[in-house]
Amino acid sequence: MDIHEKIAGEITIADNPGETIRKWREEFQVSQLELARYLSISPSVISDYESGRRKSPGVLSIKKIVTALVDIDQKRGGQVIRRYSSGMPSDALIDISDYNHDISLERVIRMINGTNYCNVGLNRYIRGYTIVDGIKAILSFSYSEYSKLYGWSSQRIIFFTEVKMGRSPMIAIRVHPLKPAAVVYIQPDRIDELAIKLAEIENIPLIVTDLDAFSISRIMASLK
Amino acid sequence: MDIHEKIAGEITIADNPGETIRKWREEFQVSQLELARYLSISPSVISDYESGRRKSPGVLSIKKIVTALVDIDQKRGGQVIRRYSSGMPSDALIDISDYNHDISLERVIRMINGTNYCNVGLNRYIRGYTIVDGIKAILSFSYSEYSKLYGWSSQRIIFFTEVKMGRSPMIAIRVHPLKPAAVVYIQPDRIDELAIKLAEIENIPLIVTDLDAFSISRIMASLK
DNA sequence: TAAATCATCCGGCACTTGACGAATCCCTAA
DNA sequence: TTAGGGATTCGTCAAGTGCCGGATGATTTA
Repeated sequence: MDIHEKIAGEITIADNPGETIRKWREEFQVSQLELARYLSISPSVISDYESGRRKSPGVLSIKKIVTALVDIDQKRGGQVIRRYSSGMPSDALIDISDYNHDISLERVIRMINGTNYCNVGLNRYIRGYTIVDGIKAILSFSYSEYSKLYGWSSQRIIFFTEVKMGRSPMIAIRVHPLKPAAVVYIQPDRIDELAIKLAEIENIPLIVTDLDAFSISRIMASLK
Repeated sequence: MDIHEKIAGEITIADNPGETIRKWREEFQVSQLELARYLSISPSVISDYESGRRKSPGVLSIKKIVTALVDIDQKRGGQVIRRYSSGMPSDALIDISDYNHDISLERVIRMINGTNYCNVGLNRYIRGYTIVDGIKAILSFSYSEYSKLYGWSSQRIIFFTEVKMGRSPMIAIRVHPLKPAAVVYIQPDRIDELAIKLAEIENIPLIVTDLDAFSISRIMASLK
């Protein structure tokens, strides 16, 4: 969801649009003066809006104001915006690629020397893979960025590194609308019961491997 | 996120608000005539809006139209709405309610005898609360059901019971698009570093209380 | 103490919205 | 083929937006 639309929606539906404009202006820490200057209009106009002198401002006015607030924030470094949609750092994403044909999951498991930990059938096919640093991902991805883990097909296998108990990655998957065809933990410390339970609920094989991320990246790429 | 705000936001920010109004009216399968009758205005008015004769309709007009569309849908059984906000509660959901006024977070924290665990400002307001069993929720909720946690306002405080390290609930929040105004752990075993870090990234106060879920339910209800 | 900054209030004016109703057109079901 | 639902276009006009500039006041900063 775009931040502009979110703010505009709140203003439009509010019982008192003016007060809501003010709320957001203050949230962005922009003075009436600064906002007015940015829009090349008189500060009194802003005050009139916020005080409610205009009961039903037009959508163009709202759009201008919202856009200006977001723009100003961005020029300052995007302090406020980032809370709603953070930038995409990609050192969390180690490798991602798609195949243009199906690959048997069982074959992949054999190649990476994996062990299945839960009671879910392995007779399925994948069309892509993602290798991701579990901790960095959870720390740096915003909601929408999780979708990027899925590339072109959600019919894929996701590898997680830096796994402690193995709960976090499965919870992320549980809560997210897109589900992978299989999950692999790369050299985890241990496997928690809840992780296995979640995998079974989602009907996703939970696999563990002793190989390192780099080797796996090479193996998976070789399957193209 | 309220569906009214979502639609209104889209209309307000769109390059062509009229077309966007039309898109939603058609999405709701309401004819111009029906909409006009519901609002006791002439159908030509709707057409004028949609055709773009009015380039910057006022927020009141938008609000009326959006509200009418949602109302009409609801009277028909809420076919369309349900696609955006669906889900069944279960025994995981202990209590949920909304206020029709802002309540200071600091006041709530005082009343539940809470301690803030992370470096995030407490100067904010809430409009509702949710008390949920952390383990049961993660085991029984499907993706869309997580939205149910947010009731009518995402500007709310969420209480989790059955917390071990406190990582899982924060991860669920991190991965989900809707974010609460504050999170409270009810009698957690302990608080993991990662949980605090995540709370700080999301700019969500992470609070701990020693009271039990039942007492909290009573206290929060008393604030109405 | 003077000078900015920040915000409010208000009279005024050009222009637009918000709404009407009548005319017109395209379908489709009786 | 005729009626009616659905949609569009347009002339019209009261009411309201959008914006100005100037006056006023409260705080902060020089």
